[in-house]
Amino acid sequence: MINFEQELNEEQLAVIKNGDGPCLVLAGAGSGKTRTITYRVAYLLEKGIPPENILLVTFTNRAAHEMIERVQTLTGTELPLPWSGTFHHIANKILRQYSTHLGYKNSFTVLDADDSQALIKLCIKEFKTTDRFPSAKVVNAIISFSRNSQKDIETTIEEKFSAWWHLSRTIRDVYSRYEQKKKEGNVMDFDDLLINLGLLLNIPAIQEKFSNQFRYILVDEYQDTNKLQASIINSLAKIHRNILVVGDDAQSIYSFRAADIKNILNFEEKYPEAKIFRLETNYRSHQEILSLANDVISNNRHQYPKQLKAIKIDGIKPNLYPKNDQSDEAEFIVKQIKDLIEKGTDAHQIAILFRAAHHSQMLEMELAKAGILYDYRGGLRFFDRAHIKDVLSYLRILNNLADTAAWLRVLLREEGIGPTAANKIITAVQKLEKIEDLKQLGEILGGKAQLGFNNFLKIFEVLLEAYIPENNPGDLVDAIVNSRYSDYLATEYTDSEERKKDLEQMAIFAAKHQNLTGFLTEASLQESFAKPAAINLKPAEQQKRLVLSTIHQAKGLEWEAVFIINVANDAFPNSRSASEPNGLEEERRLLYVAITRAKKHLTLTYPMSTESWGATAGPSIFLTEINQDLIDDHHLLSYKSTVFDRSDNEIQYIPEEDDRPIKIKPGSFLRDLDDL
DNA sequence: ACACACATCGTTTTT
DNA sequence: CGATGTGTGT
Repeated sequence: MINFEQELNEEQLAVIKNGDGPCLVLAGAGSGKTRTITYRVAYLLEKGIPPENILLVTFTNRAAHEMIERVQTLTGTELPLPWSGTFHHIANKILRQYSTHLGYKNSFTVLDADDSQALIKLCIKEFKTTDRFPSAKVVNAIISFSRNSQKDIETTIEEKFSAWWHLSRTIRDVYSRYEQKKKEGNVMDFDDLLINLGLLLNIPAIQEKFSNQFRYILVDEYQDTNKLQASIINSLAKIHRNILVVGDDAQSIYSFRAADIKNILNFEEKYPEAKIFRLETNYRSHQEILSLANDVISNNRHQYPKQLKAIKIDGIKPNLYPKNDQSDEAEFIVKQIKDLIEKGTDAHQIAILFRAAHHSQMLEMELAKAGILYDYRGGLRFFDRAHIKDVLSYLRILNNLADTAAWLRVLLREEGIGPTAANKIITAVQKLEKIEDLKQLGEILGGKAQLGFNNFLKIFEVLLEAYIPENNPGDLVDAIVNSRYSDYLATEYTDSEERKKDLEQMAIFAAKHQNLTGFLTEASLQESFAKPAAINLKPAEQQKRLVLSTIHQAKGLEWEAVFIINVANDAFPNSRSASEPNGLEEERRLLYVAITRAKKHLTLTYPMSTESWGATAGPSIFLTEINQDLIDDHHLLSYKSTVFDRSDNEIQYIPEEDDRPIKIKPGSFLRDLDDL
């Protein structure tokens, strides 16, 4: 039995005890949100609710695993929670059983962003009449946003992509063609998973089955759900109406994915009987850090006023350091980290956060020089790396001969095959009776293309031979590794040995799955990522490491010491994002999220100049907004007292404490400095 | 119809 | 600087 009264505070306890019916829990950063959800689930289980009647929706798979683990520890059982995971995972699980109602085969393939784009590219080709046409990436963004926000294509273009307004007709045509192609190929993209679940739930019998089954629904990170997701939840909760959502409007950072903060703000309107709970006690950060966070967010106008109070007082003020350029910044951070580790902080209790994945490049070089190992979150996912996707594509063809995107990928790689020959092959494949007839296809091709196709067959035939019931997906991956594909890797890449190791890892992962479809779906929905260095390690070793992460990926996590780098002009806020409606506020929330990850030490840095394309560097406007009393800014103050030397069309500044002079390109930063 | 060399464009965040 | 598109030559 769990002693809820002792292990939870009053705010949290209220949620656990009175969480029936529609409930909105407004949980500030570090207020024990995860704790509250896990205890609520444990409470329900203790009351005898069967696990399969609980639906737990999280933002990432990682969060789902973490919660299941914590629930298991709490209840002291190995109880699985079969219905926990991301929206996409849950949708996938249901669709694997019922997608035939929508005209799919249950073995449908899930396309990732690249595949969708490749397919859209084909569609664009069919309709494009002018030279200036949005790229496949942009068209994909338009389509995806429109579907997730449940607005039609025209409205989406008008509101968010107005530069293409005159082409909305054609873009709609491209969209229809794309939909058609997906249906023909029995494939779904990420958005289809949600949309099709929505459609499925329009069928009364199915809706009744699931809304009857899910007696309790819990949704984490509700501020980052979109309209579509909210309507799915609403539909699933129709019978029991036990829907408990947890979120923090100040941490809404996914509007680019059509996340709609109105889901939280209008919750009471939608569910008039809703109960509202607030968690306002912060257990994570020292008051000094929280004060800075509160100060930053207070510049936003669209928000619920909040009074987050820290339990921990008497901490250290956050630090702010300007640095010469990005390499100085990186050197400095490495020095600070070595310092912290020497003084006893565990490496895995330190994180370096940044606005965009590529901001970490300098730092990674410095860390490599210093021999410091790190875990990397964000950026390219493991399953998005080129060689991994190649191998997946062969498997996908095996799984679904109509998978156009997979065909394109493997065919275009072969010498002698271009778009035209590839299309010829793909069209012919659709009419194929049995897979063995594939070998005859070469005959319809010209000389060069035929050679290319034969090279493809050398790989694919090895795979076909390995495709027997006794084998699992891992053996199939091995088969490809042992085929001509290895030679290809060797000739194409200098790091082919590394890549082969990646594939071996992939085989191990694949071997955990019973069937091919299951493995392929996991692969496309997995957010598990890693730069090559990190994946060969056992989890225990991984946990010892310093963490590098984008701020988005850092959501929900916490560390003793946090460094936020490149808090600079043209970097943070990101200018494109800031120019969206309310974009600046979202960027500010992003900084808020970053700051509130820190428990004890918080350091912000920025470069004065940068080599990177078109950027000016210097302090971010967010830094000029903050109350200077809240930061330990003596490093900054020393700037003001210095005389600028304007020789050689370059401004030089000799700091009082540092030994290195700082060179600044004439530009905006001077004005900003005066504002400080 | 393709390959290969050269130019140009824009560069966020993720299931 | 890297991915993507254009142009030319085979």
